[in-house]
Formats: sequence, C-alpha cells, structure tokens
Amino acid sequence: MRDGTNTRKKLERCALGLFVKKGVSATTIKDIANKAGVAEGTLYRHYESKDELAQSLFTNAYEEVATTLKQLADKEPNLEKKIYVMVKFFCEKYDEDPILFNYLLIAQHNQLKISHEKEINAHEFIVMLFNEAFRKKELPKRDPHFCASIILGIVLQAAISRVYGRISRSMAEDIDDLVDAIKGALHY
Amino acid sequence: MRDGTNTRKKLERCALGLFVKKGVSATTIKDIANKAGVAEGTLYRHYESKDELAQSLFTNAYEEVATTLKQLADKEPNLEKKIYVMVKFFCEKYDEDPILFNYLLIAQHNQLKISHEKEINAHEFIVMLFNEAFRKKELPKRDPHFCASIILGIVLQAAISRVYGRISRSMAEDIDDLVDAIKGALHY
Amino acid sequence: MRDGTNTRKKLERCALGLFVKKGVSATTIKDIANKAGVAEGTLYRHYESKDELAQSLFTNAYEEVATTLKQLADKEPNLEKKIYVMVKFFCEKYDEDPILFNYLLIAQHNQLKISHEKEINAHEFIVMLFNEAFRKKELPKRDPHFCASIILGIVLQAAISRVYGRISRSMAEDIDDLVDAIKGALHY
Amino acid sequence: MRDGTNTRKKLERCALGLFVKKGVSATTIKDIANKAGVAEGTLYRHYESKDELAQSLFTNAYEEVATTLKQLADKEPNLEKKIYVMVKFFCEKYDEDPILFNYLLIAQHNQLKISHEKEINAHEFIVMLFNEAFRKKELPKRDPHFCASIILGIVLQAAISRVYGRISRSMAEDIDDLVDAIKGALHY
DNA sequence: AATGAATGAGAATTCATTCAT
DNA sequence: TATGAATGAATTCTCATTCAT
Repeated sequence: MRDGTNTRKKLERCALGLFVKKGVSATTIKDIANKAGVAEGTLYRHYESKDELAQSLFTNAYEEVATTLKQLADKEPNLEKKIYVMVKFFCEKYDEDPILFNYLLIAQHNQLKISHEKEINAHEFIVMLFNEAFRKKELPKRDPHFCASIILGIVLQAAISRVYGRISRSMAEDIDDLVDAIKGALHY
Repeated sequence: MRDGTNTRKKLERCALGLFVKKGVSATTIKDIANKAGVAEGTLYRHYESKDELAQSLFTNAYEEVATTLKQLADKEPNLEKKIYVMVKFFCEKYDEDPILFNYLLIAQHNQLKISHEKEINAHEFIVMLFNEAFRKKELPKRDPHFCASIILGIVLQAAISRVYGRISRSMAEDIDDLVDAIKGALHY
Repeated sequence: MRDGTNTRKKLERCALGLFVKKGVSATTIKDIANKAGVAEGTLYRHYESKDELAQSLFTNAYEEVATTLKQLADKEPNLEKKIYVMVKFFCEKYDEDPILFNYLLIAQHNQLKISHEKEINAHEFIVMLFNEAFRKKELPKRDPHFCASIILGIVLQAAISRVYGRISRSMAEDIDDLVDAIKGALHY
Repeated sequence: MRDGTNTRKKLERCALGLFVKKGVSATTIKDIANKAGVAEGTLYRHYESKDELAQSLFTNAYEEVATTLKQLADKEPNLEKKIYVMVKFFCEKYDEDPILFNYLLIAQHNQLKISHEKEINAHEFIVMLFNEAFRKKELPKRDPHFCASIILGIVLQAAISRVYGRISRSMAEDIDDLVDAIKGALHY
C-alpha cells in the first residue's frame, strides 16, 4: 500500500512554497500537483478544497506559534524578559522554517481567518503585555499600540529582509541586536 | 466626443481599493467595472489587461514616491536630518492617500515588478545613506542592512497598524515619536 | 466640408487588403480603421456593418466581372474564341487589380453570397458554353463540368501563383500560353 | 482512468468539419464542443488553444501527404510516371477523406503555417521535378513554374468542383482523364 | 490512494456597434 | 462627416472540482 502521509507532506510543502511565492489565489491546484509530482485529483484525497489546504496550513502553524509564544511569555516575570524570550523564539522558529514563517506573515493579505475568534493575534497580545506592565509600573504609561507596532515592525522587517535576500545571516545571530534595538526604540 | 479621463480615474481608484482589499488575482474585472459603474469592456479601452492595470498603478505610485524621497533626502546635510524628512514625507503621504500607500506595501505579494532595473528600492536607498554616513564618520560603523531594516520596520509597521485599524490617529501625529524610536533603536 | 468619397475609397482599399490577407472574420473594424487612418466609428458612416462592407466589395467587383465576361463571350461565334476572350479579359483584369481579384477568388471561403440568385457563377457559365458547343457539334460531347473545372483550374491557379509570388510576370504575358494549355488539356 | 484518445479524435473530426465549412476564425469553441458532445473546457485538455488545434490539424495532415507524395515520386524513373503516381495518390487520398483534404486546400486562407521551413510545398516540389526532367532532356525546357501551376490547377480544381457539389463521381474515376489533360496541357 | 480526463461555472478578453461630442 | 469612448454580448480560456478507472 502506498503511503499517503508522504504524499500529504509533499503536497503541504509544495503548496506552502507556491502560496508564499505567488499568493494563494494565483496558485493553481495544477501548480501544486505538478510541483509535488502527483496528479491533480490526488490533492482531494487529503484536503477538501484548495481553500481548506491554505487555511489548514495557516491554522496549524499559527496556533503552534501563538500558543508557544504565549506560554513562554507567561513564564517570564517582567516585560523585558518576556520580550526577550519572544524575540528569541520568533528568531529560532524563523530559522527553522523560513517559508512557513513567511506564509504566516503574508497570510493576512490572503484573508485567511484565524480559527478561534478569541485567538490572540500578535499585536493584541503585545498590547496586553504592555498594559500589564503599565499597571505594574514597570515602565511609564504610553500608547501600547504604538509600542506593539514598534516591536513587531523591528522583528518582522528583520525576517522580511531575509526573505528578499538582503540579509543572509540567521535570525538567531541577531537576537541580541534586535532586543537591543527594541529597548532603545522604547527607551526602557 | 466623450472624454475618457474621468472614466480612467474612476477605474484606477476602484481597482486600487479592490486590489488592496482582496489582492490582485482575487479581484475580477467585473468587480472593478461594477464598482466604477462602467461596462467590463470599458476597462480594456484604458488598459491592455488586468495585470497591466495592476502594474501601472504600482509603477506610477512607486516612482513618484521613490523619486521624491530621494530628492528630499539629497537636500539634507546629514543622516539624522535625512531620516527626519523621509519619515515626515512618508507619514504625510500616507495620510494623504492611505489606500494607494497600502497598495505599495502589499505590492511585493502580488509579484509586481519595479519598472527600471536601476530604480532604487527603499531598503537599498537607506543602506546607501548609511554607508555614506559611516564614511563621513557621522556614526560608528555597523551593518547598514540591519539599520535599514530597523527603520523600515518601524515606519512600515506604523502604517500597517493603521491599515488594520489598530491605530486610528494620523501618521503625521506620530512623526516625532517615530523618529525618536528610530534614533533610540539605532543609538545615534 | 470634408470629402467623404475619399474616406470611403480608402476604407474600401484597406478593407480589401486585410480581407484578402487575414480573411473577413479575422479582420476587425479597428484593423481597417487604423490602416485607413480614420476612427472606428467612421466606417459606419459609409457602411451599415462589417458584413455589408465585405458583401458590397464582393458584389460590386463580381457583377462587373461576371457581366463583362458574359458580354464578351456572347459576342464571339464559337467556343474557341469565347475561351480566348474570356482568358484575355481575366488576365487583364487580374493585372489591373490583383488584390480585388484575389478577393473574388477567396470569397467563396467566406460564405459571401452572390446577390441575385440567378446570377451565373463562372463554373456554371462555362458549363453552359460547353453544352452549347456540344449542341452545335463544335466538339465531341463529354462531361462539361470536367471541362469547366480544367479551364478554371488552369486560369485560377495561374493567378494564385502570382499571389504567392511564385510567378512574377504579368498574367497578360501568359494569355497565349494559358489558352494553349487549355486547348491541349481539352484536345480541341 | 478515462482514456482521452477517443475524445481527442472526436474533437479533431468535428473541428475539421467546422473549419472547412465556416473557416477557422468563424468557428467557435462552443461549436466544436457542441458538435463533439463534450464540454468546452475539454478542448483545452487536448489543445492549448483554438489556433493550436487548427494548426496541428493542418500540420499533421500536410506532413503525411507531403512526405508520401515525395516518396512515391522519388520511386518513379521519369516525369511522366511521377506525375501519374502523384495524381493517383492525390485522387485516392481525396476520396478517402474529402473533408481533411479540403482543409488542406483552404488552409492558405487561414494563415496556417507549414511547420518546418525546409518543408516542401507542392508547387516547389513540382518545380524541382520539372527542372530535373529538363536536365535529363525528358522534355524541352520551359518555365517550370508555369508547368507546376498548370498541374496544380487541374488537379486542385477537380477537387474543388467536388467540394461545391459540381461533380459527384469520385476523384479516382477521373485519374486517367486528369493525367491526360495534364499531358495535353503541357504537350508531352 | 492515485490518476488524469472531463466538467462547467466563471473569469478575462474581444470586438461590432452605438452614441455623445 | 468624423471621432473615439463606451457598451455588452459573444468568445476564449482557466481552473477547482468530480468521477470513471
């Protein structure tokens, strides 16, 4: 009996690469099947539809990252440390699978929906952390959305610079510099 | 004889909005024509194809912004001032036409190509400015790509936060804070 | 006041050339207007539709040729002379306006209809002449359709060879040789 | 899995008939699909476009005929016999598949291109045969293009007369008469 | 599970014709 | 008469999905 798990993996990997390169709606089933070296119909053995594939790819990756990020942050006593572990996790995850990460980054432009309504998105999660820190007087109050935007911008753009080949060293190598830049930007 | 300028303008505006909202390939000619209140065939009197429309929209906007940005920066004597005028220009431009700007931001995900090979992209342009500043000993040498990434990340994410409705005040109101964050992030 | 006669002539000439080169249905109004250097709408000042233009071009040329051919043949006393004057007329007409003639030749492939039902086509006309000649015992009876086909084939292919540039001398120069070939082919 | 060979055959046959009857550009995909009893999209599983279908139909038929014609002629020792076998082959082929043959005849009006540059066309091939015969003193020298035109005219018009229903007996029945007419026309 | 031919709805595009100027 | 923008129906083509094998 042929091993369907293998085919599924291949389909996921190929779809991911194409979705990132061309966008979900510009990627055809044929593109994916050709790249994976299987017939077009085969995809429907594993996924109900193209959209389900796109969505499931996103949801799986997203939930793991979001959950872990939250767990890591929750373990740390203060904002400074929370930010450090989050940046570190993000960088390591990125290095581990840049394409998958990239897919998460562009997913917002492909109107993929986050599964559970209550699911936190990165921005709102960071806003929460800042509000908490303000409450605890860890740092002087200011607009938490502005702060979240700064952090996300610095970290995400670092990833994007890799995507476009402008920076070739690993994200992990820049962890300290990125955290440092964040600290400087937010004056804490 | 009828004057097509008006129709063309309407088509551009409507296409822009839809491209930003749904992405180029998920936007249909019908969507655009309906929103513009013209027949589908009319679009082809103004553009050769949907792709040409998407591309032309991008190129026109991009070239204007890129050229102005460069001109403004060139007038200033040092990096600090160059960064200030660039951030200011970006913020004001964004406020003036957020949708158009948003189109520029997401364009990379729609494989739109920058027309002239030699055309500067924002990242490389900032790298150039840093190299120049290093040469003039304006600030201690470090990876200019890292610096460019920081600046772009802070500014672009500020725009993206507006797009997703997380921050509602104008970009112009944040000019000083953004420049301040950049200075802090880069320790100059 | 602008002179519409001139425009009409130009349109006819340009349409003719394009119809011959690409076929009627593959030629667009835009093609014709562009080649004639007028606007698309202008064509409709002179013709009701593209089909009317194609048809009128055909009918005008056809009727003149058919009528003259018949008149010339009717004046001659016997088949041999009838054939001679018809070949001569055909050759001279071809040299005078090869494109127009070519249009007549291909018109059958564009389902253009001959205006009057009773209008004779070349084949049937020649068949009539042969039947008459058989009646008058000018030559031994045989299938007149076969004979008509031979004559038409020899003459038309001579024209087609010019169209495709295989023979460059005028048709008029070959009149005697063509008549000679016809005589030989039909053994009269 | 379904076998597409049958569908492909059906599409080819139906397209051929329609192309001959209405011309390539006046035949729609819908026409073809309807006649073949398949969905419109099915055509695109077998051909890249309508034009590719038209072209491939032509090229396949043309190459087979051209190759065989050449092979047959090459086997014969002199022009007289070469002409005989060629006329015979042409007549029998025509009877075998008049529609396909007709497509070859009208192909020139649909700007279909012969695939290989060096591919012989009928006219040039016959010119070659005559030049060879002149060299071998088989018959007195004269313009080989004129001779080729005579032969083609006689044979092709015989076919065209069938197409338009003017002659209903088979081409094969006329082989000897056609060869005879050719001999007479060329006085050999 | 896998295949790829077939489907058909819908998207992109063409183009004869109309019409405001 | 002339213009060319606008129309919209018809056409070509695409592609997610189904289905016989």
